[in-house]
Parts: sequence; C-alpha cells; structure tokens
Amino acid sequence: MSSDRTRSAILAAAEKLYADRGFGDVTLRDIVAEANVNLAAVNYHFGSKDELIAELFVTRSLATNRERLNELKAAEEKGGGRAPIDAILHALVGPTLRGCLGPDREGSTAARFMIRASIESVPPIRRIKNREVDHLRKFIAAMRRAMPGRDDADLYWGLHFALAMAHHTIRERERLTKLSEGQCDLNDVDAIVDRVVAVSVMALTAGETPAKKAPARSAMPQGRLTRQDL
Amino acid sequence: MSSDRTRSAILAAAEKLYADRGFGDVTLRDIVAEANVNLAAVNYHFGSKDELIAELFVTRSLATNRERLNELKAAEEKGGGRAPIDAILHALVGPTLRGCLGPDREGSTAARFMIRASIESVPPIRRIKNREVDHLRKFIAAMRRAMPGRDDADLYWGLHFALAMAHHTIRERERLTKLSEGQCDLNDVDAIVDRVVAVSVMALTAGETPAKKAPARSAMPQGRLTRQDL
DNA sequence: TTGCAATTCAAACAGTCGTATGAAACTATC
DNA sequence: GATAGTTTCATACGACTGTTTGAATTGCAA
Repeated sequence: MSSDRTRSAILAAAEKLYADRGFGDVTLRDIVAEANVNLAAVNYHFGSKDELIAELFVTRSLATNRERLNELKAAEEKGGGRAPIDAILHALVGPTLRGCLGPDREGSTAARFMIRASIESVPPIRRIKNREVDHLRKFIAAMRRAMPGRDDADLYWGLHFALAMAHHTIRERERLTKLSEGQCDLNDVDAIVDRVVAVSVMALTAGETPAKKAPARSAMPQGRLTRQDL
Repeated sequence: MSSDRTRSAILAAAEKLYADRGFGDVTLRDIVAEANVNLAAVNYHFGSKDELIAELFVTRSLATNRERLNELKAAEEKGGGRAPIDAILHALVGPTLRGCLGPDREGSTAARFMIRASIESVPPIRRIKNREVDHLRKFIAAMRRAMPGRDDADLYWGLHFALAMAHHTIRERERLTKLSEGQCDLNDVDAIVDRVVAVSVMALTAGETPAKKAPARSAMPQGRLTRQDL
C-alpha cells in the first residue's frame, strides 16, 4: 500500500511545519509542498485540515498520557496500592516536562509541536483537551488515597497548580531564560521536575485554604508526604 | 470631533467580539457591523487590524501593570523601603486575578478580553508581551531586597511559578470548575489570590533547588516572610 | 490480461479576508 | 459662504483559504 507513505509524509510534514511556524500561518499548500504530495491528498486521507491537526495532537497526547499512567501505576504497585504524593505528582508532570524540555528534545519535532499546541490552542486541539478531564480524575483518585484527610478542593487546587507550573514553564521557557538572563537552567529537566513536584507537594501538605484555620494534621501520614529535601 | 466616537465605537465593538468569540473568527467586517461604522474606518483610524488589537491589549495591559506597581510601591513605603515577600507577590498576581476572575467581573468585557488574550496569544499581543520583561524586573528587584540571601535563580523561579499559577487559573478556570465539579470556588477571588501567594511564598522560602542542600536560613528575616496562616 | 478499487493529480470552486481607492459628506476657519 | 482638511462611505482589489471534482494513474485480484 503506497497510501501509507503519503499519509505518513503528510503527518511528518505537518508536524514539522506546525512546530516551526505555528498553526496560524501554515496552510495545506505549505504542508503538501513539504511532503511532496498532492493538495487533495490531505482531504482524501484525513477528511479535513482540522482532522489532520487532531490526529497529530491525539497521537502525541495519548503517548504522554500513557506514560503518565504507567509511571503512576508503577508508583502505586511499589507502594502496595498507595503511592506517595510526590510520586503521583512526579508521574503527572514528569512526562510532559521531559517530552517538551531538555537539550536532546530541543530539535525534536514532536516536542516543538506539543509546545505549539500548548501555546496556540486551536479549536480541534481545544476539543481534545476538554476530554482530558477523565484522565486527570485518575490522578485525583490516587491523590485522595495518598492524602485521605485532605479536602477534595485542596487536592484539585494542588493538581491544578502542578499543571500550571509545568505548562507555564514549557510555554514561557524562552521568556524565563530571557528574564533570568540564563540563570534559570531550562536544560536540566530533572531539576525542573523536582522543583515543580517539590512546590506542589508543599502546596498540598502545608497549604490550607487561607481563610480557614489550619486543622490538626494528625490524620495525615506526614512522614511520607514530605520530601527528604524539604 | 466626531472621529472620536467612531474610534471608540470600533474599540468597544472589537473588544466585545474578541472577548466573546476569540481572535480566530472575528473579522473586521464583524467589528464594523457591531460598531455601526464603515469597513474602511478601521484602517483609517488604526492603520491595520493588528494595530487595533495591539491598542486594545496595550490599554488593558498598562492598566494592570500600573495597578501592580502602585500596590508594590504602597507595600514598600509601608515597610520602609522593603516590602515583605508576600506583599510583593500579592501586588504581582492580585491585579491580574482580580481583573479576570470574580462574579462581578463575569460580565466585564475587559476581563473576558484579557482572558482571551491570555489563551490565544495572537502575534501582535505576543510582541507586546515580550516587552513585559522590564516590568517584571522591578518585582525581581523588590524580591531581592526582601530576601537578600536567596539565589537569584530561586527568585526567578518563584516569580515564574507565581505567574504560572495566576495565569493558569485564569486560563483554565472552566476546566478546573468542571474537573472539581464546582468544589473549587472560582468566584472567591481573594481566597484564590491568597492561595497563589501562599504557595509562591512557600516555594520561595522553603524551596531550594532540590539537588542542593538547604542552607542555613539565619540570613533571612523569617518572621516577616511567613504568612500567619502557614 | 482484464476488471475493479484505491490512490493521485491538475484544476477549479466558492468563499473570505485585510486593505486600498476615490468620491462624497462633513466640519471648522477665515 | 467659499475653502481646506478631516472623516465617512460604497465598492472593488488581489490574494489566499480549505475543499471538491472528475479524470488519470496505479496496484492488486481473478
């Protein structure tokens, strides 16, 4: 089947061009020129431009989510069904950050594409992202097991802030480099992951809703919640 | 001068439509229809579509930045030239969050416009945002005065994470509401500001680069750094 | 080899977009 | 009230967009 070659060529060309120039100014004609295929091939193989973008994003997104769940599962098995909170958060933000940052990923088309997808948020991608809620609920469930005493709202805020730091770092990495004049090392991905996880754990273990009084913490398995370096 | 009326009508109509439908699918023809002016008026008064968008964003952005600096200045004067870290962060994220969240701001066109600008990131807006570095440096300077013992890199990361949480909350507020099934109250803006500030302060006071050992904290004016509720 | 389906291709379609133009209407000054 | 400058207007331009079409080509099975 020669059609697979055309399909793959389109996917590769589209991902490369979107990664380099963004969704805003890449036309189907640009893509087919890069892929050396006919203009009509895109609609023939994908139906529409949006479906092409969706397929690109779904592929990469599923890979990240799978990696997340694998890491979460491994952590839960290691902990006998209950993973410590830092491991859960590590599984949440690790794959995303590792996939988009780091010197080896610098030239990766897939990484640059996902960064674009994180910045520009075009309709077909937005639609897919909105279905990610179910995926995140699995992490909320794991967090609930790790911190049974915690209010659900606090768990949601903790997860929300963890994703905030991860995505903002990916999205604004150039600005952070410029602002800090290189003092923030965006290439040391492991250190970034650790930093994001550490802050998230702090938010979850010490951060009560400021309006409330801090409750007794005896219900929480504190020893396991605190990272050794905090 | 009747020209001011046309100009204002265009600005108001554009802000409303962009706020409601995003930059992607609002054309000049939509704008002039909403404003009840002629199509050519946009290019006559603003030069181009991009310059219209830029003017809209610059106006709102300057207002926020001014508010930030006023709050920072007030905090520094109150502290005799050195504001506590939580007040600095409060001045950084407070105006942004207050401007975009909250029940009273729900119907505000300006707020919804800024949310759009935060989500879609169209070229003319991106250009303006890249000039914001100087503005942020003033906050870094204030943070350096508040925490003289801290590594600059840690300060940059702290500011970065504070902005991450604020912007991500604005940008993904619908998803957070959906994910938490309403358990996260996006209408209590003060509580959100306090929460973001609290986590940011924790990141700055306790968060060392995980690879390093935590240094002695004696150099830091701890008593003033820690919020009463932490 | 014949026949049929899958794939490729050049070309055109039907819009939409931001912008430009030149005349008309208005405004203010003298 | 004539004049000069500003602002509005209808209209068209030129280019670009995603998509469709129908014929040509290819690949594979009988």
